[in-house]
Amino acid sequence: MSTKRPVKPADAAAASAKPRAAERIRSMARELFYREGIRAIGVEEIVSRAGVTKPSLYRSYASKDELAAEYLRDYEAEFWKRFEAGAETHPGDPRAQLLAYFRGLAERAVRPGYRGCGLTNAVVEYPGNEHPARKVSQTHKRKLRARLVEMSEAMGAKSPATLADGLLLLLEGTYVSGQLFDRDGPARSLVAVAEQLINSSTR
Amino acid sequence: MSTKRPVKPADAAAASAKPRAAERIRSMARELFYREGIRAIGVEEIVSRAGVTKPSLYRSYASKDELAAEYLRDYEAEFWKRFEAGAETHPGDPRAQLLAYFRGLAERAVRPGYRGCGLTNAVVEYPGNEHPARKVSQTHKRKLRARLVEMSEAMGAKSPATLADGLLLLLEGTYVSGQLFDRDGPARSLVAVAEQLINSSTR
DNA sequence: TGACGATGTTACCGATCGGTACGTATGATT
DNA sequence: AATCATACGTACCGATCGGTAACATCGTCA
Repeated sequence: MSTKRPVKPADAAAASAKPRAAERIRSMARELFYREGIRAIGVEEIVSRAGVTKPSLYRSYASKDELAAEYLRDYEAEFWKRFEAGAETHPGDPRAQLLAYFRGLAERAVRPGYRGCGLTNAVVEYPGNEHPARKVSQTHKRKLRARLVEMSEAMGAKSPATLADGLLLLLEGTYVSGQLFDRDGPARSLVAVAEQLINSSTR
Repeated sequence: MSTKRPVKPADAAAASAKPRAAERIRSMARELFYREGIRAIGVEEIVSRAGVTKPSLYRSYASKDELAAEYLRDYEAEFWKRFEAGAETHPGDPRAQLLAYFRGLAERAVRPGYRGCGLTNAVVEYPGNEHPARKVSQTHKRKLRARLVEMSEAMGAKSPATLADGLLLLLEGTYVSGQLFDRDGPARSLVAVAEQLINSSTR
């Protein structure tokens, strides 16, 4: 089975691991879709800036919509990595874990050019329920909500569902407010408000 | 001076007040831009569904972007009407005024097909700082934030700026969450969380 | 070496985008 | 009746949209 594949993957450990066209497209789509929005970016711009051409895109992705969905799957993976990063630095302390993410988010959200959450933005861009990107986003947000309920329970909330909802509203509000205000936006108060909410929700 | 103008405006009090092409375009643009998004709607669809043609649009509006900005100005006017509606039913009680709006919003936000705030959505659709619609939105949000600080002061908040930021984050979070979740979304907890936040912020 | 599958290219498709040149109907004024 | 500005429609523009057919090139294995 080791000889079944070409040699390239074998020496991927070497420094010669060249990026495939599909991967270049994928990473360029990720960057452009996030920064400019999915509707704003044409496939031609993606492939040209990736140094390839359109057929290379359509060999690996069924359509632009599917590429957008793929971008969101990548985005989601990165989100969870960031979100769960606090679990290592604050083991067994869900409150500290959550606030660690909130702190990082508040910092990013007041920086100029902040673009919020790619998954949330995609849903705003595509109101209809048909788009594949929408399903990725909605599934993710349900997962996030469930995770917040877990953490609220672990924090000893009187009403975990309500606290989780409140935290989620603050999160989404921060994502979008970061795009509405240049600096000194309401995101600067995120951590203080979240702490206040958690404190008055836990016994 | 009564003979200076044509007779039509004079009998506007009568039932024959016909809508101008510009007004039909304006109202159709408002509906379509809000429900489907600005980028998703072409000018052809607007004018055809308004029963007019494109030149009629460009006679009254310099460009699609300007029409979008006009739509947002209309949207903002309606927003303030809704937002300040509580001032009449609860005079001198900023807390009740605010919560009245929150209650109405929470109700709308969990209804299927909810599309959030048109002003917020426009900023997500146009990340670049060049679009005229963006300026309308950003100006409005700054005004809203200032109004929330006023009301927070009137409620006797220990830190009016922080409370206002928290309330704004909850608002924006509700606008966008309403699009992310079908029903039973986090917006259902909006009023409870807002009350909790206000209670723990006022002396 | 010869065949093959994967990957790349050039050149093109119909549809739709935002926007406009130009002719026409209307309706009040002189 | 002649006039003239306003308001509207027909028909079209070049550009760009997402997507594809057909051909060239490469590395791999029989």
